[in-house]
Amino acid sequence: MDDVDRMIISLLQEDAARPYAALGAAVGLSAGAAHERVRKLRERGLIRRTTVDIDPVAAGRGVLAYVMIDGKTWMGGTGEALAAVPEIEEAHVIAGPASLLVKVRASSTRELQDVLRRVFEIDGVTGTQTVVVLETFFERGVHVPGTSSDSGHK
Amino acid sequence: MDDVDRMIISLLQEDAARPYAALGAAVGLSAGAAHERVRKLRERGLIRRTTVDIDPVAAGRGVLAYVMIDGKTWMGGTGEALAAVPEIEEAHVIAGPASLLVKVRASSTRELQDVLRRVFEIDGVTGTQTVVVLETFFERGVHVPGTSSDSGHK
DNA sequence: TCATCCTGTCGACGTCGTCCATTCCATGGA
DNA sequence: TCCATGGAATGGACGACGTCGACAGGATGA
Repeated sequence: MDDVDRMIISLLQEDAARPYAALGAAVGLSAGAAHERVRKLRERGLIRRTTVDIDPVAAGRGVLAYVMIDGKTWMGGTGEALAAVPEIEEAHVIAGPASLLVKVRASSTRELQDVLRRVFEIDGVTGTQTVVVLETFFERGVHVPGTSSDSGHK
Repeated sequence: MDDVDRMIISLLQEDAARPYAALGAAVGLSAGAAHERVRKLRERGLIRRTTVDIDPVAAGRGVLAYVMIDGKTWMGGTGEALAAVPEIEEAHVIAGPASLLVKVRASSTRELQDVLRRVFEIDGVTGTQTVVVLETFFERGVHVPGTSSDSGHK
């Protein structure tokens, strides 16, 4: 995991369809060497997969909200129950004012309400607190430490 | 934007490196037709770009937190000031107990503390409230309405 | 000094993306 | 009903690209 690997990841985050020849040229390597680097990054699990970035608004998911969920006892199936709701994009266990935090993307406030109803139907849920997003400044990929403009922290 | 387009998006979200021939076969189309569909989805802005999914833990970003930020006056440059902090992955204006909500990924709690310090240095910030994530159930892409397991809501 | 391993370069083959002409189907007008 | 029009899919041909193998260079350790 050196600087070249970090540059490769950064470049692939921008455009994963880039030809290996161009990718190699950008980091001072041949196409074959770039290919080998990427193969190993996949092997190590650093690169999970290549995917497409979808515009939520164009896809009809213009309403974004974060929902903090209170509950008493979490049974094993809570994660699966949340995953069964397609509008829920992320689900985390948190330390703080609530027990869970989920990210919800809905097509309307009406649908958001419906998602909340489905969340309430999950065993153990006693309450929710919803934070509606008015405007999104940016949403970007994971930043890999060591890539440009880092203050040198470890 | 029909069912075929939705299936294509769903398939590409799983694996964008899939050959057009395979993609077409999966939705009952030829390679050329699949290519044309994808081209138009890009043209319409529905597919923003193809990128790689990075494992945050493997990348040395094992600590995830959401930070709610309080402030009085937001000048135009607030979004840029937040974007300048590479550890901040998302930044939103919210309606609720605070003014802004940002998603932070750090390598350690020590670095998280440093990120909070940098947030405080931004003009107008008067306070923060941090929610640390203990465990992540899942993080997935935008779900496109109409794709499988939808209860038929609009 | 030599052996070994890792990593990169180069080249060749096969696959895949890309483009174009053609055909098919749905739609609307006279 | 017939014809005109536009959108979309098919199939094929060309060229670019991914993929793999053999070989070379450099670093490490005995």
